[in-house]
Amino acid sequence: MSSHWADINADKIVREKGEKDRYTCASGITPSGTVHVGNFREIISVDLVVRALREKGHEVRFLYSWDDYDVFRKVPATVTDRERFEEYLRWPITLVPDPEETYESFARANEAELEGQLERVGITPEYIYQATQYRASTYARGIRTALEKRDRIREILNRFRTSPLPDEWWPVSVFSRFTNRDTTRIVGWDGEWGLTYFCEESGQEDTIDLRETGFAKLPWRIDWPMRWAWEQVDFEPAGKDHHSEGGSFDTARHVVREVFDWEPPVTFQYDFISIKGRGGKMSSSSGEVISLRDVLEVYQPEVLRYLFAGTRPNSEFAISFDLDVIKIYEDYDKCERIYFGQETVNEKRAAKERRIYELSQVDAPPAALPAQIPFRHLCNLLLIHDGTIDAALADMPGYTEFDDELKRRARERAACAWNWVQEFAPDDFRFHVVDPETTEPRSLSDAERTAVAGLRKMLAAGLDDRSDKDVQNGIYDIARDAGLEPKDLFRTLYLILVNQERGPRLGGFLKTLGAPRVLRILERY
RNA sequence: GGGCCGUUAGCUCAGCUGGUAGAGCAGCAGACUCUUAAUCUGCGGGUCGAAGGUUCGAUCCCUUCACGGCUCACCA
Repeated sequence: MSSHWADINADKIVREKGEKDRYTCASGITPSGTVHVGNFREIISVDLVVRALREKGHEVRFLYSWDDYDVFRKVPATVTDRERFEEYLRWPITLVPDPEETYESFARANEAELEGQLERVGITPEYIYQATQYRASTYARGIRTALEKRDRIREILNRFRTSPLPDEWWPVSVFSRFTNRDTTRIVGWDGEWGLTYFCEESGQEDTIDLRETGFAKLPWRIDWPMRWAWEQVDFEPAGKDHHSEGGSFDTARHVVREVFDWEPPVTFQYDFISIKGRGGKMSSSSGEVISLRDVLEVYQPEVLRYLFAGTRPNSEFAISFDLDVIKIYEDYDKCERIYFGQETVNEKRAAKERRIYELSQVDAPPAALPAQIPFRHLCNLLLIHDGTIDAALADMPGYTEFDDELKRRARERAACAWNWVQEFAPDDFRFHVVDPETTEPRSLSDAERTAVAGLRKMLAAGLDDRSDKDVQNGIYDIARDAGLEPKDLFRTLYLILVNQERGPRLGGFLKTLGAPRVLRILERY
């Protein structure tokens, strides 16, 4: 039995909710801007628990709610035509146009972006669009229940408020038929389906039938528990902001029991994640959010999942874009070797790593240990080939025998490596092989020229049947014969080859470059 | 003011349902005629924040306290 947190939570759901034909796990967010990786933690947490439940043989409904009937409160920083968009403030975001004009609405643009990225990491929930639900009057009964239990709801919320809600407070808001805005005031309710509101901008009064128009919407703290009951949600985690006493999850759990007659879902609290090694904030209000797409530029889907599967939800962690990236890829590869029994650790650790590896896969785990291409090595290969992925991979021993899936993964990793090298690697990590056509030769001392001649001689004999170490040692001999300090010769050679004082370990580097290419550079000395 | 979470080797942290603590980095010693945060080998007795309690036995459970962080009470 696995002690992974996803399995523990799956067991907990079954224990607390009893044996059911189907369990409903839910997640969701308001698409009022680019969805950032912080929000991703919630959905992947649910995905992992859903997988655990399914693997235990349970049927699971995995819901993702887009709260696209929420109000457009603030024009996002990324919008250039601000004046035009200020017109839409207080509208439901589902009616606000897409600033890029690609999708039918601002909400849809944000939704489509995330949905596409989620698919890449193997997360395919059933999406529910709350604007569609509300506007189809799906929740008429739920809204009426809230109206009927208005006093009770107010009393629940007041338990946690510093200043109590006024007597004229209603547990519902209305988008005006005349302006689309929620700048309205409820003025009456007929005790059944008729709700009357006053539109403050147009000064008009209007009565709607909850069963026929979708203008009415429950505020968040009531909407959430109403939908728990409607969708019969068994599990939904939430961020720590919601989980404090008096926070929205807490009031929702009271409301769902006392008003909607449903038990609150099993839950856990997940902590926030931060970003290390690059600029950009996590809040959606500033334009500079780090999205799932941004993270996937540097992390393969499996490695990204590994990051979350390997970390307990209630601990904070940072997604790194700095040199940690190399370490994380190495850790992932190690985890993979442990899964395939190629590296031995104690059984307890092995069991844990195996489970993490399974949960990290987008699809089923490979049948056998895939050829691993160390991230750092891949970076060097790409640098040698100026970022040409095909050329870099062709230098990998055995690459031509890879099957299609292996090739696909290798290319994916190479793309991440190249993105990382270009965007985030430290400057001294990068190098550029000199092009003899366009670069003037350096001036050398006599001893250096002798050494270069010696190296040419070695290269002319071919490198293919020499080991990295052998080539490396050859350079020492050359240095000694030329009367140079090896250290100085190394520096000189790097200057000649990559125009920097340092570079990749020379033995392997020369072999990877290939004798002909190196000779073309050395020929001029 | 309420709630939640931390406090474990110099640093970063594992230790998930109690049996007297582990890993990475740093450090030290040795090897490598070198250079990717260089590589290899060896070296880890730290009152597990403090004090009580439960237990045959607690880093892991309970209580209290100290320090640190987050969060709620406006909206989602």
